[in-house]
Amino acid sequence: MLTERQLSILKAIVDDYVTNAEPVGSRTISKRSDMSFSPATIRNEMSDLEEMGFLEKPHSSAGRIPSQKGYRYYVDHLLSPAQLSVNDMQDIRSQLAVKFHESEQIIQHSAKILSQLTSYTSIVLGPEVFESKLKQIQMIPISKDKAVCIVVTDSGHVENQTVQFPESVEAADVEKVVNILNEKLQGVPIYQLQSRLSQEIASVLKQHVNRYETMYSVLRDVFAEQKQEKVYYGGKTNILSQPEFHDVKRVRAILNLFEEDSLMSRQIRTDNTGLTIRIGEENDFKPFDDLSLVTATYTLGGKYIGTLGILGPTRMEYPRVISLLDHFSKDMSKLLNRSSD
Amino acid sequence: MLTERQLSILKAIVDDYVTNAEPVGSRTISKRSDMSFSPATIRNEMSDLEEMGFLEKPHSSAGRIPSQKGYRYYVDHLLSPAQLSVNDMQDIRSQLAVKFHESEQIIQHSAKILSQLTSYTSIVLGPEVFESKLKQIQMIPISKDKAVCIVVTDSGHVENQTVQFPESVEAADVEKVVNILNEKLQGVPIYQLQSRLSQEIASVLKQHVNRYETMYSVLRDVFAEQKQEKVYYGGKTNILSQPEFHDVKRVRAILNLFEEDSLMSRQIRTDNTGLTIRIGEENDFKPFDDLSLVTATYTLGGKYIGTLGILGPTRMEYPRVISLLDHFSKDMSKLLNRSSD
DNA sequence: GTTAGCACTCTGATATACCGAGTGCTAAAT
DNA sequence: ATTTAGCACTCGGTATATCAGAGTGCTAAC
Repeated sequence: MLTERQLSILKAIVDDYVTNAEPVGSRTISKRSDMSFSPATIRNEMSDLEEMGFLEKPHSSAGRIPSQKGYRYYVDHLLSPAQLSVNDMQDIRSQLAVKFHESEQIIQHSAKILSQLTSYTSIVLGPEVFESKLKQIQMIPISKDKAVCIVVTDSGHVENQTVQFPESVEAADVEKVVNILNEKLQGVPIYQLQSRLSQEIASVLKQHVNRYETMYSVLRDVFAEQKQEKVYYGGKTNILSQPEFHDVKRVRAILNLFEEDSLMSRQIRTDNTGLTIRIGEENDFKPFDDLSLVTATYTLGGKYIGTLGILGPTRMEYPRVISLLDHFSKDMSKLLNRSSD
Repeated sequence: MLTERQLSILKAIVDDYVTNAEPVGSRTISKRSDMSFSPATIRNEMSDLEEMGFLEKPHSSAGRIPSQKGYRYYVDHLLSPAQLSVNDMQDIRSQLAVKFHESEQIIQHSAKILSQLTSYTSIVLGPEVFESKLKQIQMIPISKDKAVCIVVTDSGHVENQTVQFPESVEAADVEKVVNILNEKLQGVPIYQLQSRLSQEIASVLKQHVNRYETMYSVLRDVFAEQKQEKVYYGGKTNILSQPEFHDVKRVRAILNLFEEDSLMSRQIRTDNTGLTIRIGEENDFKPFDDLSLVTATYTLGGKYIGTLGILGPTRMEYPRVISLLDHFSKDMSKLLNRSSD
């Protein structure tokens, strides 16, 4: 169990290190106005804190820096109640006040806002197309043997794909197929489309349509494409301004990661709604071993839609990021709800 | 006028510097098998070449490196006829052989291939949506007051946007409007949509449709969105492996540039079709002052569609990049032509 | 329990010497 | 008249030594 004084020292060290990115020494802490002990006393306490695993020394005659455990304790027990500046709140509000034509745009823009506000990198997961339901399918011919197949979901999301038919397929048949699909598949979740196609629709098509196999394989391809989920980034390079990224090789590694959407999305996703903080190795992902990730979820009608994430050094401004994300995710949920009824 | 010997020395220096990224000295050149003069002789020639502006010295006791003018001369007069390896050609062919559902995918993928093949960064401009013509407009209702507006072009490109109607607008009216639009605007180039809307369509709508102003403003918004052109990147971080990018600040600057699609597209675009090489300051763009950009255009039915660009250090493997781009742009044009008839 | 004092440790900056690669010039060789 | 060997000179980069500053840990005094 930590004493009152140890708590305040730990907090002071984290706060100082977060802003200055340099090991903090006993004198520095002792000089703070809210600290009324001599450096020597502080040193003793620091030594104890180190023994307990909350602090570590880069080398024997430097100051201390928080360990992962130190950050974790700080986040769990010491966080000053978040004080979002009026300025920030107005900023968020006005940024979100711009009118958007698509919820996709809102989400995309939110990544930018978050990165600007925090000067870390933000990673935002869009709604899972996957879970939304089919509204309508259309085939629009654009040349003799080609058409654009458009899939619209109930959330207003649109996927499209150019398909090619052998000459032998007749326009009338295509139309018939589309009609059947719309009749049978409306309201079906996107992720079920494929299995439904093969189970129910295949046989129906067989009965009513010429060139059944061709149509079937085209459709299967279209549905196979409908799976990916969107990942948006804001301030990809913000993270480079952190002193821990002065090595170009690290830079490259992390930047390349950012191109791997599916990998990132797996990394960002959380099961529980609400706020999650993962510090360093808690991410369970080597490239993030000295990074922290704070995520919040946003909702529509109380249902999970997507995740907002902030990625920064473990030495992160947790209080600010947390309150920012908390506030922002709520504002965003509100906005989405308003624009969708 | 340069002597035969000076030419071969210049060529040797460029070739050497391109591969080793280090100033090359007289001894190094003299040792080459195709060079039969002593270092001293080479030194004299180098000194002359420097005086003429083709070479420069990083400092008095280093070797020489090519100046911008040196590279330019090399590119214009000394390039060994491009020798694309069979390996590369096969690589290109097999990579392009994957079947794509959309020409957009081909283009996107081509950026990846080019960056892999060159280990520089590739920047590819997609077809100008702008120039293609309207095929069809659709409104698909997804809730009481919302609909997805879908714009399909003759090139198979699809843009979509969620729009919101006041409750008072009736479904029948929306349908009527869509019919009018399709009748009047089919075949109209995208960039003309806005003006045609205000000139011809506005009055027609006024006559036939209730709530004319609302519909009009919604449509205006939709058409206003149809302007951007797509920029694809491959190997954004490849450029970081160049020794000239060991400074994180430069890295950030260039990487941030890559996020500014419209800026980049302006920078990459060329008027003339065919191959263009811009070396360093020839780019007329400060951030590219020590980079070279090689571009080629690809076509459909002989008409300009887009641009393939390779961005690397001025110390670039010009012969390889040039022949690669030349070959690739032709292959790609062929592919597009084949898949679009 | 707290703190002053002091020896000790380690980093980072600065100065110095030195090696190697390369040049430019002169004089000899071809 | 070229070409080349020889040599003094220049400069960057590395290695080494030195030093100041910041910090710790311990002991002894308060």
